[in-house]
Amino acid sequence: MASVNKVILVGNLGKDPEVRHLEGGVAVARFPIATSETFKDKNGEKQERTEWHNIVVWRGLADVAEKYLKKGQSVYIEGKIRTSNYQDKEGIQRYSTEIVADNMTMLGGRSDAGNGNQNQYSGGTSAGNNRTETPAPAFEGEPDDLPF
Amino acid sequence: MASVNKVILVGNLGKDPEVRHLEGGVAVARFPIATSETFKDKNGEKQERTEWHNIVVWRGLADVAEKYLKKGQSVYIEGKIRTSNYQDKEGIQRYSTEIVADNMTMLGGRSDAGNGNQNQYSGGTSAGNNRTETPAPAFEGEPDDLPF
Amino acid sequence: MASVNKVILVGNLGKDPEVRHLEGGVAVARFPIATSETFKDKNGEKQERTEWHNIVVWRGLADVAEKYLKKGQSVYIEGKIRTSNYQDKEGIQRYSTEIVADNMTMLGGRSDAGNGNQNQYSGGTSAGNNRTETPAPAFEGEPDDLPF
Amino acid sequence: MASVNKVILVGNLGKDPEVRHLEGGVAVARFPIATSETFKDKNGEKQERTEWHNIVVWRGLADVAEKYLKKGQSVYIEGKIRTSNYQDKEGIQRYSTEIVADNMTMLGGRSDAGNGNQNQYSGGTSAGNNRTETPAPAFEGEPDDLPF
DNA sequence: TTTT
DNA sequence: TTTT
Repeated sequence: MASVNKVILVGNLGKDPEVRHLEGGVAVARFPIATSETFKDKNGEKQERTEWHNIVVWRGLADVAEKYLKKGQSVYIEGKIRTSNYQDKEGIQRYSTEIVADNMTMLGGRSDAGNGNQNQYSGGTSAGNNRTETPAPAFEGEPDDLPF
Repeated sequence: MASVNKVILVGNLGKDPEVRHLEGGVAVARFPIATSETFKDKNGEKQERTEWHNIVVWRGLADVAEKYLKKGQSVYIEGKIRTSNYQDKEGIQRYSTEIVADNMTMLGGRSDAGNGNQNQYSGGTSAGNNRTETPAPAFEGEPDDLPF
Repeated sequence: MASVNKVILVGNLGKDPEVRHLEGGVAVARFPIATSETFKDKNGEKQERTEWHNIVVWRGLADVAEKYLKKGQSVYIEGKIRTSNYQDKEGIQRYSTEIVADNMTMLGGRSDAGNGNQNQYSGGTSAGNNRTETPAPAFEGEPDDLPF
Repeated sequence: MASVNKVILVGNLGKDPEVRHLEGGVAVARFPIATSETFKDKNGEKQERTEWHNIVVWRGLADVAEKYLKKGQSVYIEGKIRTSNYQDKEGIQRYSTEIVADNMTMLGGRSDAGNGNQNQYSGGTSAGNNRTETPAPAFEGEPDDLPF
């Protein structure tokens, strides 16, 4: 089938990451980031539109998000689009679109509350090798078990 | 600002494009494309997950989509994520995420029903609109004059 | 740090891959791919420019390249830019720019001499295999069931 | 031909942009940006490798570069790879690889010497011309003639 | 809910 | 030649 599902975002966190630790110790972090664009409307007036993206990161990246990412900060995100459907409390079928990130780079923030870190993290594991881009350990877990 | 909202997809059309012409003659085409990935579940069995993306293209790209894209074909898409909310017929608040494409390249298809075209198109053109991405008309200027 | 070096290419192989096996058994494959663009020159005539990219893939991806990629085929490449300098035989300092790929998807080819494979492979290591990103088999599934 | 040539970089300017104005008033700016990656060598020691990219921007983007970009600043760049060949003063055939950018976003800098601007610019638009994509001289040459 |  |  030959397919590619790739998202690249640079935006600001709307909130601090929320982190959960699943059974087995696997960490998941979630946070929203905003991207904005400006355009001129038909009256020639400048308008801004903000788009909110729900980011999900797993494992090592979730740890990094928990430690280093804060509301307001700017971040580079690379990942893929994932839409899930679920029933809400009223039993209504709903769709939720998220970006599952596998690469993340802090770009600094508004005031940078005590954080000068600007480092890149890649999803995955590995020790004792000199790869930069990295592997990606086993995906276990029923999609339906996942918290989205 | 400093933000980036970029999506790159390679996938297959799930349906022929649906094209509408707005007042003023502006064309909009919509079509779904599928991307797939396979992974091993916890029993080590191969699983496949297909993701559906709703693509929207405007103006010239909509014309191209109408003329050349067919269900089953493979296409490269570059664009941005856009989530809209609206009320459905029951008055329930819903969200819809689309990819607004500004660049599109046909990659061939399943059987390629009569279509050998494999060309790239870039969004663009036209006046009186609020596009950010831009046109790409004639090239002028002598390459040999260029400073490199 | 905070840096990103990302290349995305879709193009055709100019030659079959050349594969080498280093001491230790690590495989490296190299092959050129062409991307083209057309533009109108100042006389309004259509011109084409082809760009050649030197692709390098390591380990598992090199094996895949060796087995499945052939001159003329179309391929999706994701990687990074890497420029090396070296002295040529005359002792002249030279620069060579390559794309070190960490993700690769076959998109089919000109005539596809005996090859129907269209699968995605991700860089990363090893055996026992712990991939997340993966291949992508046949497209089936009823678009009409989809929520759009 | 169905091809894509896309580069995405986030890096720091190694120098202030150099701007030239061609006959006809077209502006071109050039500047190098650095991307870095760290990895562990075989002794487990942290190593850093820096890659230098020569960025070229035209017209409106060149004006933006001239006004706002300074040595040390961080910038997001989107563009394409372009390799040119030329003879140096000794008549030696040489190759030069550049990134022709069509999208640029300032991400701030080390100390941000008087610059709080963080805005995104897209190639194109405006009066006189509206090209985004840039020049592309003739391609000639057999793949087999190429230096790889 | 961010940022400019 | 940048940055951490």
